[in-house]
Amino acid sequence: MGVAVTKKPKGTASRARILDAAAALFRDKGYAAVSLRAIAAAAGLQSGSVYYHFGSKEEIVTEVLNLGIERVHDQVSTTIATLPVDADAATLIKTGIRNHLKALFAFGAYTSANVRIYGQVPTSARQGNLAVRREYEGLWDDILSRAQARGGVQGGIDLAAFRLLLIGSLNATLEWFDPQRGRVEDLAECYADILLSGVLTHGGGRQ
Amino acid sequence: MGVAVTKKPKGTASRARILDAAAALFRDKGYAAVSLRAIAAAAGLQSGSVYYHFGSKEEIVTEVLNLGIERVHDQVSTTIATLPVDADAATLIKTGIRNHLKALFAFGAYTSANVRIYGQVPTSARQGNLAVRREYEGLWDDILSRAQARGGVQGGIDLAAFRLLLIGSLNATLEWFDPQRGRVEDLAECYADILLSGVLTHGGGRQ
DNA sequence: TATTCTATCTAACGATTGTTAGTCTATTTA
DNA sequence: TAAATAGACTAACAATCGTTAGATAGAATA
Repeated sequence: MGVAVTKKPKGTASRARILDAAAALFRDKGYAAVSLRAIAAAAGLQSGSVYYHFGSKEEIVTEVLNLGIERVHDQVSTTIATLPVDADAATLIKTGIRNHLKALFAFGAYTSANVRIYGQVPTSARQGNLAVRREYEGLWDDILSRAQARGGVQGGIDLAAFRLLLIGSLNATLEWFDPQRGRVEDLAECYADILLSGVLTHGGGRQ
Repeated sequence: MGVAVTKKPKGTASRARILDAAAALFRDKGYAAVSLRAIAAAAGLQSGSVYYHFGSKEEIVTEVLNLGIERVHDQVSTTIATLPVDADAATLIKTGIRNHLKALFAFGAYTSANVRIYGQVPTSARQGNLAVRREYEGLWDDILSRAQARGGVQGGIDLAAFRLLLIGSLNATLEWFDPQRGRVEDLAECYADILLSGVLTHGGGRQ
């Protein structure tokens, strides 16, 4: 048996290929428009073989949805954790924005599949994604309230609304930004500037 | 022939019911998941009758997509036009935000169908929607460059990026905001405040 | 009144859907 | 070596899909 090599059962690779193929197809065509035969073909299998790894189409999409959020969650929470405990509000929020966007485009198929098809998936799949979603929202609520506690965020801001605005605008970049044509870091810098300081001159506008 | 009464051919009402039903179903389930039989049933017809009014499912979705944008365009351009010529940057942008959101929720089925299914619709339907989309983007570019010309917007702001951030975040409200539980005007005020002035204290953060 | 048009219906077409059952082969375990 | 398991295949199922053809009833027109 020699050294402790991690086993790689052959089926594990197929399972991953099925998920990758499903994520990309769901992102491009929506949930219902993608047949199991199309997923199987893209993964290099026959349609029947998919059922060895997953019990149903719903089971596949549920896993795709969860992976899409979990990977962003991990990237954001990991990088936030490396910040010094006394990091200021701008640093906290900027780090969150940069790493949300990084993960969005690094795991593009899963994340944009999630953003695009969540509203059109069978109820059970949506419910299977709820817990993961809420956890990620909670992560951002922590980041934002920590930023506000450090005094860097205006008192009048509705943090829940800001979180929705923030994540909504970041996720919408999936519809137009091409990471091959521009750096994600630059996009993050630009978005963070606008969201943190607004676009008006003379630092005013609020009564 | 008496007074000039606008004719109401019976089929016109059916056509409108088909579009209304299709918009609501597309918004809820996506494009491919909605069958013509479901659209017909929701409109009170048999499936074959739909083909008297539309040549194909693609033709229906193309019209739904276009109506979704045209109605927002009309609302925004009309209200912007009523502003005094020397309106300041904050007023211009705030008016645009408020009326984009108003139209979004007033024509909910069409607008959220557009936001949700645009990426998953057959190529020809997407192309049939391109011109209308570009026109609406142009309207916002006019609003923003007019605001910047009046000196109210920071010079360093990338107006195209700001437009994308803005419209992206506004459209994302369709996924969570319920106009029955809160006033759209309040939502608009909240979003405009954040987008115009940012969330940081001491008007700083930008180098 | 005779004819045409409008708007709908019914019934069916071939294609495709998610899923299942049964079979085969290669690998692992006993 | 014998038995069991993992992983894939083929073939078929009932259901549903978008679409079409033809029939039908009432309204408008001549």
